[in-house]
Amino acid sequence: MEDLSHKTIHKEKIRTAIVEAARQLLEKEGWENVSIRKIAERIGYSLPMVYTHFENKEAIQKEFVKQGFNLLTDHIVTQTALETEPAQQLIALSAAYFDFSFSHACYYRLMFGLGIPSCQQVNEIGEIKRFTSTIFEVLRKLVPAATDERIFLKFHTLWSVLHGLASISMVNMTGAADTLQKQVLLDAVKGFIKNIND
Amino acid sequence: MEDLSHKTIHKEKIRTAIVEAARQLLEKEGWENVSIRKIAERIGYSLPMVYTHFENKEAIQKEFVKQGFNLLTDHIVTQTALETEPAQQLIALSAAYFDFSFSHACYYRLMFGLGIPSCQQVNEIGEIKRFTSTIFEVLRKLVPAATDERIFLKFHTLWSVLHGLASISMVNMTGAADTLQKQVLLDAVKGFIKNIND
DNA sequence: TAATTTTGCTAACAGTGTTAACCACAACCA
DNA sequence: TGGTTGTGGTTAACACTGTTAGCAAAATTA
Repeated sequence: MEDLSHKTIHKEKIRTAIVEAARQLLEKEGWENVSIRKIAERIGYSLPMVYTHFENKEAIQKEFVKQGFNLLTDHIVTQTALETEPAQQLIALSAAYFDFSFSHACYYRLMFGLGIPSCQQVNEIGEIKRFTSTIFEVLRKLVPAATDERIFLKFHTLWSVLHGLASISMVNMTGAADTLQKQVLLDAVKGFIKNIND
Repeated sequence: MEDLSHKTIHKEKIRTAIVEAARQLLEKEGWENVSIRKIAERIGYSLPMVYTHFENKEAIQKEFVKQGFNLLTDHIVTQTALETEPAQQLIALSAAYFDFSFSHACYYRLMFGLGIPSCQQVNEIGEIKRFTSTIFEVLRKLVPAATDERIFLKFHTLWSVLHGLASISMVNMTGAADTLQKQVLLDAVKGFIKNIND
Protein backbone atom coordinates (compact mmCIF):
# COMPACT_ATOMS: atom_id res chain seq x y z
CA MET A 1 0.00 0.00 0.00
CA GLU A 2 2.72 2.38 0.99
CA ASP A 3 4.69 1.33 -2.01
CA LEU A 4 1.77 1.92 -4.27
CA SER A 5 1.45 5.37 -2.85
CA HIS A 6 5.09 6.00 -3.68
CA LYS A 7 4.43 4.97 -7.22
CA THR A 8 1.40 7.14 -7.65
CA ILE A 9 3.25 10.07 -6.13
CA HIS A 10 6.04 9.55 -8.63
CA LYS A 11 3.52 9.36 -11.42
CA GLU A 12 1.85 12.52 -10.23
CA LYS A 13 5.23 14.25 -10.08
CA ILE A 14 5.92 13.45 -13.71
CA ARG A 15 2.47 14.57 -14.70
CA THR A 16 2.85 17.95 -13.08
CA ALA A 17 6.35 18.22 -14.54
CA ILE A 18 4.86 17.71 -17.98
CA VAL A 19 2.21 20.35 -17.40
CA GLU A 20 4.77 22.76 -16.01
CA ALA A 21 7.14 22.22 -18.93
CA ALA A 22 4.28 22.68 -21.36
CA ARG A 23 3.22 25.86 -19.56
CA GLN A 24 6.70 27.33 -19.84
CA LEU A 25 6.84 26.52 -23.54
CA LEU A 26 3.33 27.86 -24.03
CA GLU A 27 4.12 31.20 -22.46
CA LYS A 28 7.45 31.49 -24.22
CA GLU A 29 6.55 30.52 -27.76
CA GLY A 30 2.80 30.00 -28.01
CA TRP A 31 0.81 26.80 -28.31
CA GLU A 32 1.74 26.11 -31.93
CA ASN A 33 5.38 25.86 -30.86
CA VAL A 34 4.76 23.48 -28.00
CA SER A 35 5.82 20.02 -29.11
CA ILE A 36 5.79 16.72 -27.28
CA ARG A 37 9.48 16.35 -28.00
CA LYS A 38 10.33 19.66 -26.37
CA ILE A 39 8.26 18.71 -23.35
CA ALA A 40 9.99 15.34 -23.10
CA GLU A 41 13.39 16.95 -23.31
CA ARG A 42 12.49 19.48 -20.65
CA ILE A 43 11.32 16.87 -18.15
CA GLY A 44 14.32 14.66 -18.82
CA TYR A 45 12.36 11.71 -20.11
CA SER A 46 11.92 10.20 -23.51
CA LEU A 47 9.13 11.07 -25.85
CA PRO A 48 6.65 8.23 -25.21
CA MET A 49 6.75 8.94 -21.49
CA VAL A 50 4.54 11.94 -22.17
CA TYR A 51 2.01 9.67 -23.81
CA THR A 52 1.70 7.53 -20.71
CA HIS A 53 0.33 10.55 -18.90
CA PHE A 54 -1.60 12.27 -21.68
CA GLU A 55 -3.39 10.45 -24.44
CA ASN A 56 -2.39 13.05 -27.00
CA LYS A 57 -1.53 16.69 -27.44
CA GLU A 58 -5.15 17.70 -27.30
CA ALA A 59 -5.40 16.23 -23.81
CA ILE A 60 -2.64 18.59 -22.69
CA GLN A 61 -4.49 21.47 -24.24
CA LYS A 62 -7.61 20.45 -22.38
CA GLU A 63 -5.62 20.59 -19.17
CA PHE A 64 -4.81 24.22 -19.93
CA VAL A 65 -8.38 25.02 -20.82
CA LYS A 66 -9.37 23.79 -17.37
CA GLN A 67 -6.54 25.64 -15.67
CA GLY A 68 -7.40 28.74 -17.65
CA PHE A 69 -11.04 28.77 -16.68
CA ASN A 70 -10.11 28.22 -13.06
CA LEU A 71 -7.65 31.11 -13.11
CA LEU A 72 -10.20 33.31 -14.85
CA THR A 73 -12.97 32.47 -12.43
CA ASP A 74 -10.72 32.98 -9.42
CA HIS A 75 -9.68 36.37 -10.71
CA ILE A 76 -13.28 37.35 -11.33
CA VAL A 77 -14.38 36.18 -7.89
CA THR A 78 -11.74 38.15 -6.02
CA GLN A 79 -12.21 41.30 -8.07
CA THR A 80 -15.98 41.17 -7.81
CA ALA A 81 -15.80 40.71 -4.06
CA LEU A 82 -14.18 44.14 -3.72
CA GLU A 83 -17.46 45.81 -4.66
CA THR A 84 -20.79 45.68 -2.92
CA GLU A 85 -23.17 47.37 -5.32
CA PRO A 86 -24.37 44.87 -8.00
CA ALA A 87 -23.83 47.20 -10.95
CA GLN A 88 -20.33 48.00 -9.73
CA GLN A 89 -19.71 44.31 -9.25
CA LEU A 90 -20.63 43.71 -12.85
CA ILE A 91 -18.23 46.40 -13.98
CA ALA A 92 -15.49 44.91 -11.81
CA LEU A 93 -16.28 41.50 -13.24
CA SER A 94 -15.99 42.81 -16.77
CA ALA A 95 -12.75 44.57 -16.04
CA ALA A 96 -11.38 41.40 -14.49
CA TYR A 97 -12.35 39.37 -17.53
CA PHE A 98 -10.75 41.85 -19.87
CA ASP A 99 -7.69 42.03 -17.67
CA PHE A 100 -7.27 38.28 -17.69
CA SER A 101 -7.49 38.08 -21.46
CA PHE A 102 -4.40 40.26 -21.64
CA SER A 103 -2.35 39.13 -18.67
CA HIS A 104 -2.92 35.49 -19.58
CA ALA A 105 -3.21 35.94 -23.31
CA CYS A 106 -1.77 32.54 -24.19
CA TYR A 107 -4.22 30.82 -21.90
CA TYR A 108 -7.05 32.85 -23.30
CA ARG A 109 -6.09 32.03 -26.86
CA LEU A 110 -6.07 28.35 -26.00
CA MET A 111 -9.42 28.55 -24.25
CA PHE A 112 -11.18 30.20 -27.17
CA GLY A 113 -8.95 29.44 -30.11
CA LEU A 114 -11.39 29.11 -32.93
CA GLY A 115 -8.92 27.23 -35.06
CA ILE A 116 -8.83 24.42 -32.57
CA PRO A 117 -11.81 22.11 -32.19
CA SER A 118 -12.84 23.36 -28.79
CA CYS A 119 -16.43 22.96 -29.93
CA GLN A 120 -17.00 19.48 -28.61
CA GLN A 121 -14.88 19.86 -25.51
CA VAL A 122 -16.78 22.73 -24.01
CA ASN A 123 -19.86 20.81 -23.02
CA GLU A 124 -17.91 18.27 -21.02
CA ILE A 125 -15.62 20.52 -19.02
CA GLY A 126 -16.84 21.24 -15.51
CA GLU A 127 -14.51 24.20 -15.04
CA ILE A 128 -16.52 26.19 -17.53
CA LYS A 129 -19.69 25.66 -15.57
CA ARG A 130 -18.06 27.21 -12.52
CA PHE A 131 -17.23 30.20 -14.66
CA THR A 132 -20.73 30.60 -16.05
CA SER A 133 -22.46 30.20 -12.71
CA THR A 134 -20.16 32.78 -11.17
CA ILE A 135 -21.33 35.33 -13.69
CA PHE A 136 -24.88 34.11 -13.25
CA GLU A 137 -24.80 34.97 -9.56
CA VAL A 138 -23.69 38.53 -10.18
CA LEU A 139 -26.37 39.01 -12.80
CA ARG A 140 -28.94 37.48 -10.46
CA LYS A 141 -28.21 40.15 -7.86
CA LEU A 142 -28.59 42.85 -10.47
CA VAL A 143 -32.00 41.63 -11.69
CA PRO A 144 -33.42 39.55 -8.85
CA ALA A 145 -36.88 39.30 -10.37
CA ALA A 146 -35.83 37.96 -13.76
CA THR A 147 -36.41 34.41 -14.90
CA ASP A 148 -33.48 32.04 -15.33
CA GLU A 149 -34.09 32.06 -19.03
CA ARG A 150 -33.79 35.82 -19.16
CA ILE A 151 -30.64 35.80 -17.12
CA PHE A 152 -29.23 33.20 -19.45
CA LEU A 153 -29.95 35.51 -22.36
CA LYS A 154 -28.29 38.40 -20.58
CA PHE A 155 -25.35 36.25 -19.61
CA HIS A 156 -24.88 35.20 -23.17
CA THR A 157 -24.97 38.79 -24.30
CA LEU A 158 -22.48 39.94 -21.68
CA TRP A 159 -20.07 37.14 -22.43
CA SER A 160 -20.26 37.95 -26.11
CA VAL A 161 -19.44 41.56 -25.47
CA LEU A 162 -16.53 40.71 -23.22
CA HIS A 163 -15.07 38.04 -25.44
CA GLY A 164 -15.55 40.14 -28.53
CA LEU A 165 -13.77 43.08 -27.03
CA ALA A 166 -10.96 40.89 -25.75
CA SER A 167 -10.31 39.18 -29.04
CA ILE A 168 -10.72 42.22 -31.24
CA SER A 169 -8.25 43.97 -28.98
CA MET A 170 -5.85 41.07 -29.33
CA VAL A 171 -6.00 41.08 -33.09
CA ASN A 172 -5.96 44.85 -33.40
CA MET A 173 -3.16 45.30 -30.88
CA THR A 174 -1.81 48.66 -31.85
CA GLY A 175 -0.03 48.60 -28.54
CA ALA A 176 -0.94 52.05 -27.31
CA ALA A 177 -4.70 51.69 -27.55
CA ASP A 178 -4.97 50.69 -23.92
CA THR A 179 -7.08 53.61 -22.76
CA LEU A 180 -9.34 53.35 -25.77
CA GLN A 181 -9.99 49.71 -25.05
CA LYS A 182 -10.93 50.43 -21.48
CA GLN A 183 -13.24 53.13 -22.76
CA VAL A 184 -14.85 50.68 -25.13
CA LEU A 185 -15.22 48.20 -22.31
CA LEU A 186 -16.94 50.71 -20.06
CA ASP A 187 -19.07 51.94 -22.93
CA ALA A 188 -20.28 48.46 -23.73
CA VAL A 189 -20.83 47.29 -20.16
CA LYS A 190 -22.65 50.44 -19.13
CA GLY A 191 -24.88 50.05 -22.14
CA PHE A 192 -25.47 46.49 -21.13
CA ILE A 193 -26.42 47.42 -17.57
CA LYS A 194 -28.65 50.23 -18.72
CA ASN A 195 -30.54 47.80 -20.90
CA ILE A 196 -30.67 44.99 -18.40
CA ASN A 197 -34.40 45.37 -17.84
CA ASP A 198 -35.57 45.43 -21.44
CA MET B 1 4.91 41.35 -75.71
CA GLU B 2 2.15 39.01 -76.71
CA ASP B 3 4.24 36.12 -75.56
CA LEU B 4 4.81 37.78 -72.22
CA SER B 5 1.10 38.26 -71.88
CA HIS B 6 0.61 34.57 -72.54
CA LYS B 7 3.11 33.78 -69.85
CA THR B 8 1.52 35.99 -67.26
CA ILE B 9 -1.90 34.60 -68.10
CA HIS B 10 -0.57 31.10 -67.56
CA LYS B 11 0.98 32.16 -64.29
CA GLU B 12 -2.24 33.74 -63.19
CA LYS B 13 -4.12 30.58 -64.08
CA ILE B 14 -1.91 28.50 -61.84
CA ARG B 15 -2.23 31.02 -59.06
CA THR B 16 -6.00 30.95 -59.12
CA ALA B 17 -5.89 27.17 -59.37
CA ILE B 18 -3.85 27.10 -56.18
CA VAL B 19 -6.28 29.38 -54.40
CA GLU B 20 -9.25 27.38 -55.63
CA ALA B 21 -7.69 24.08 -54.55
CA ALA B 22 -6.87 25.54 -51.17
CA ARG B 23 -10.41 26.85 -50.83
CA GLN B 24 -11.90 23.44 -51.52
CA LEU B 25 -9.61 21.83 -48.96
CA LEU B 26 -10.33 24.60 -46.47
CA GLU B 27 -14.07 24.15 -46.70
CA LYS B 28 -13.85 20.38 -46.63
CA GLU B 29 -11.39 19.79 -43.81
CA GLY B 30 -10.54 23.10 -42.21
CA TRP B 31 -7.37 25.16 -42.41
CA GLU B 32 -5.28 22.88 -40.24
CA ASN B 33 -5.78 20.10 -42.77
CA VAL B 34 -4.80 22.18 -45.75
CA SER B 35 -1.30 21.20 -46.76
CA ILE B 36 0.90 22.41 -49.58
CA ARG B 37 1.27 18.84 -50.77
CA LYS B 38 -2.47 18.37 -51.07
CA ILE B 39 -2.75 21.63 -52.96
CA ALA B 40 0.05 20.60 -55.30
CA GLU B 41 -1.58 17.25 -55.97
CA ARG B 42 -4.92 18.89 -56.65
CA ILE B 43 -3.54 21.33 -59.21
CA GLY B 44 -1.51 18.62 -60.90
CA TYR B 45 1.85 20.21 -60.27
CA SER B 46 4.72 19.36 -58.01
CA LEU B 47 5.15 20.75 -54.55
CA PRO B 48 7.62 23.62 -55.16
CA MET B 49 5.36 25.02 -57.86
CA VAL B 50 3.13 26.32 -55.09
CA TYR B 51 6.08 28.16 -53.63
CA THR B 52 6.73 30.02 -56.87
CA HIS B 53 3.34 31.66 -56.43
CA PHE B 54 3.12 31.98 -52.65
CA GLU B 55 6.08 32.61 -50.42
CA ASN B 56 4.74 30.30 -47.75
CA LYS B 57 1.56 28.89 -46.29
CA GLU B 58 0.88 32.09 -44.37
CA ALA B 59 0.72 33.97 -47.66
CA ILE B 60 -2.08 31.68 -48.78
CA GLN B 61 -3.89 32.32 -45.53
CA LYS B 62 -3.52 36.04 -46.11
CA GLU B 63 -5.19 35.59 -49.47
CA PHE B 64 -8.19 34.09 -47.70
CA VAL B 65 -8.27 36.82 -45.10
CA LYS B 66 -8.55 39.32 -47.93
CA GLN B 67 -11.17 37.27 -49.77
CA GLY B 68 -13.05 36.82 -46.51
CA PHE B 69 -13.21 40.49 -45.70
CA ASN B 70 -14.35 41.27 -49.20
CA LEU B 71 -17.12 38.68 -49.03
CA LEU B 72 -18.15 39.95 -45.62
CA THR B 73 -18.21 43.56 -46.70
CA ASP B 74 -20.14 42.77 -49.86
CA HIS B 75 -22.73 40.88 -47.88
CA ILE B 76 -23.04 43.71 -45.41
CA VAL B 77 -23.38 46.29 -48.16
CA THR B 78 -26.17 44.48 -49.98
CA GLN B 79 -28.11 43.65 -46.83
CA THR B 80 -27.80 47.15 -45.45
CA ALA B 81 -29.00 48.65 -48.72
CA LEU B 82 -32.35 46.91 -48.25
CA GLU B 83 -33.20 49.26 -45.38
CA THR B 84 -33.58 53.02 -45.35
CA GLU B 85 -33.88 53.92 -41.70
CA PRO B 86 -30.38 54.14 -40.10
CA ALA B 87 -31.26 52.12 -37.00
CA GLN B 88 -32.78 49.40 -39.16
CA GLN B 89 -29.72 49.50 -41.36
CA LEU B 90 -27.55 48.87 -38.34
CA ILE B 91 -29.68 45.90 -37.36
CA ALA B 92 -29.49 44.56 -40.90
CA LEU B 93 -25.75 45.08 -40.85
CA SER B 94 -25.42 43.16 -37.62
CA ALA B 95 -27.58 40.33 -38.86
CA ALA B 96 -25.51 40.16 -42.02
CA TYR B 97 -22.29 39.99 -40.02
CA PHE B 98 -23.65 37.25 -37.82
CA ASP B 99 -25.00 35.42 -40.83
CA PHE B 100 -21.65 35.51 -42.55
CA SER B 101 -19.83 34.12 -39.53
CA PHE B 102 -21.97 31.00 -39.84
CA SER B 103 -22.38 30.56 -43.56
CA HIS B 104 -18.67 31.16 -44.12
CA ALA B 105 -17.45 29.76 -40.83
CA CYS B 106 -14.13 28.51 -42.18
CA TYR B 107 -13.36 31.91 -43.66
CA TYR B 108 -14.36 33.61 -40.45
CA ARG B 109 -12.18 31.32 -38.37
CA LEU B 110 -9.24 32.11 -40.60
CA MET B 111 -9.91 35.84 -40.45
CA PHE B 112 -10.01 35.98 -36.68
CA GLY B 113 -8.28 32.79 -35.63
CA LEU B 114 -6.55 33.85 -32.47
CA GLY B 115 -4.19 30.92 -32.59
CA ILE B 116 -2.74 32.21 -35.82
CA PRO B 117 -0.53 35.29 -35.82
CA SER B 118 -3.01 37.55 -37.53
CA CYS B 119 -1.91 40.34 -35.21
CA GLN B 120 0.77 41.79 -37.46
CA GLN B 121 -1.08 41.20 -40.69
CA VAL B 122 -4.14 43.22 -39.85
CA ASN B 123 -2.55 46.62 -40.09
CA GLU B 124 -1.30 46.05 -43.61
CA ILE B 125 -4.41 44.60 -45.26
CA GLY B 126 -6.45 47.10 -47.22
CA GLU B 127 -9.50 44.85 -47.40
CA ILE B 128 -10.10 45.36 -43.70
CA LYS B 129 -10.22 49.12 -44.14
CA ARG B 130 -13.05 48.74 -46.63
CA PHE B 131 -14.90 46.72 -44.02
CA THR B 132 -14.38 49.23 -41.24
CA SER B 133 -15.31 52.22 -43.31
CA THR B 134 -18.48 50.51 -44.46
CA ILE B 135 -19.61 50.18 -40.87
CA PHE B 136 -18.41 53.72 -40.21
CA GLU B 137 -20.76 55.10 -42.81
CA VAL B 138 -23.80 53.40 -41.32
CA LEU B 139 -22.90 54.64 -37.87
CA ARG B 140 -22.32 58.11 -39.25
CA LYS B 141 -25.88 58.24 -40.52
CA LEU B 142 -27.17 57.15 -37.12
CA VAL B 143 -25.28 59.82 -35.21
CA PRO B 144 -24.52 62.57 -37.71
CA ALA B 145 -23.37 65.05 -35.10
CA ALA B 146 -20.78 62.85 -33.42
CA THR B 147 -17.05 63.31 -33.76
CA ASP B 148 -14.96 60.79 -35.67
CA GLU B 149 -13.35 59.76 -32.45
CA ARG B 150 -16.70 58.96 -30.89
CA ILE B 151 -17.81 57.01 -33.90
CA PHE B 152 -14.59 55.09 -33.75
CA LEU B 153 -15.36 54.22 -30.15
CA LYS B 154 -18.85 53.11 -31.08
CA PHE B 155 -17.57 51.16 -34.04
CA HIS B 156 -15.13 49.35 -31.85
CA THR B 157 -17.88 48.51 -29.40
CA LEU B 158 -20.23 47.25 -32.08
CA TRP B 159 -17.57 45.11 -33.70
CA SER B 160 -16.70 43.61 -30.34
CA VAL B 161 -20.30 42.72 -29.70
CA LEU B 162 -20.72 41.15 -33.11
CA HIS B 163 -17.48 39.24 -33.09
CA GLY B 164 -18.02 38.11 -29.53
CA LEU B 165 -21.44 36.79 -30.29
CA ALA B 166 -20.25 35.07 -33.43
CA SER B 167 -17.35 33.31 -31.81
CA ILE B 168 -19.11 32.36 -28.61
CA SER B 169 -21.85 30.90 -30.75
CA MET B 170 -19.28 28.95 -32.74
CA VAL B 171 -17.67 27.45 -29.68
CA ASN B 172 -20.93 26.84 -27.87
CA MET B 173 -22.66 25.38 -30.93
CA THR B 174 -25.38 23.34 -29.32
CA GLY B 175 -26.91 23.18 -32.73
CA ALA B 176 -30.46 24.08 -31.83
CA ALA B 177 -29.71 27.39 -30.16
CA ASP B 178 -30.34 29.27 -33.34
CA THR B 179 -33.31 31.30 -32.16
CA LEU B 180 -31.58 32.08 -28.88
CA GLN B 181 -28.59 33.41 -30.70
CA LYS B 182 -30.69 35.69 -32.84
CA GLN B 183 -32.38 36.91 -29.68
CA VAL B 184 -29.01 37.63 -28.13
CA LEU B 185 -27.97 39.46 -31.26
CA LEU B 186 -31.06 41.65 -31.27
CA ASP B 187 -30.74 42.19 -27.53
CA ALA B 188 -27.18 43.37 -27.85
CA VAL B 189 -27.64 45.52 -30.94
CA LYS B 190 -30.76 47.21 -29.66
CA GLY B 191 -28.95 47.96 -26.43
CA PHE B 192 -26.13 49.36 -28.49
CA ILE B 193 -28.42 51.60 -30.51
CA LYS B 194 -30.27 52.78 -27.45
CA ASN B 195 -27.00 53.86 -25.91
CA ILE B 196 -25.53 55.38 -29.01
CA ASN B 197 -25.80 58.93 -27.69
CA ASP B 198 -24.19 58.42 -24.29
C1' DT C 1 16.36 -18.29 -7.91
C1' DA C 2 12.85 -18.12 -11.73
C1' DA C 3 8.91 -15.95 -13.77
C1' DT C 4 6.50 -11.94 -14.55
C1' DT C 5 5.18 -7.49 -14.52
C1' DT C 6 6.39 -2.80 -14.86
C1' DT C 7 9.21 1.14 -16.76
C1' DG C 8 11.26 3.43 -19.98
C1' DC C 9 13.73 3.43 -24.17
C1' DT C 10 15.02 3.37 -29.36
C1' DA C 11 13.34 3.43 -33.71
C1' DA C 12 10.13 3.91 -36.87
C1' DC C 13 5.75 5.64 -39.57
C1' DA C 14 3.35 9.06 -41.72
C1' DG C 15 2.76 13.51 -42.18
C1' DT C 16 4.12 18.65 -42.16
C1' DG C 17 6.57 23.33 -44.21
C1' DT C 18 10.46 24.55 -46.77
C1' DT C 19 14.54 24.57 -49.84
C1' DA C 20 18.61 23.08 -52.56
C1' DA C 21 20.03 20.83 -56.59
C1' DC C 22 19.04 19.45 -60.96
C1' DC C 23 16.92 18.42 -65.65
C1' DA C 24 15.00 19.19 -69.96
C1' DC C 25 13.63 22.23 -73.16
C1' DA C 26 13.00 26.59 -75.52
C1' DA C 27 15.12 30.92 -77.03
C1' DC C 28 18.85 33.47 -78.21
C1' DC C 29 23.59 34.50 -79.96
C1' DA C 30 27.77 33.39 -82.55
C1' DT D 1 24.10 25.04 -87.30
C1' DG D 2 26.46 24.71 -82.61
C1' DG D 3 26.83 26.56 -78.12
C1' DT D 4 25.03 29.31 -74.38
C1' DT D 5 21.80 31.16 -71.45
C1' DG D 6 17.48 31.40 -69.17
C1' DT D 7 13.30 29.15 -67.31
C1' DG D 8 9.34 26.00 -66.04
C1' DG D 9 9.29 22.20 -63.53
C1' DT D 10 11.01 18.23 -61.11
C1' DT D 11 13.12 15.03 -57.56
C1' DA D 12 15.13 14.56 -53.25
C1' DA D 13 16.29 16.06 -49.13
C1' DC D 14 16.19 18.67 -44.36
C1' DA D 15 14.23 19.43 -40.16
C1' DC D 16 10.43 19.27 -37.96
C1' DT D 17 5.66 17.43 -36.15
C1' DG D 18 2.24 13.77 -33.56
C1' DT D 19 1.94 9.04 -32.62
C1' DT D 20 2.92 4.08 -31.93
C1' DA D 21 5.13 -0.55 -32.16
C1' DG D 22 8.58 -3.30 -30.28
C1' DC D 23 12.16 -4.20 -27.16
C1' DA D 24 15.50 -4.19 -23.18
C1' DA D 25 16.40 -3.72 -18.55
C1' DA D 26 14.95 -3.31 -13.95
C1' DA D 27 11.87 -4.28 -10.19
C1' DT D 28 8.54 -7.10 -8.19
C1' DT D 29 6.36 -11.38 -7.17
C1' DA D 30 6.16 -16.45 -6.65
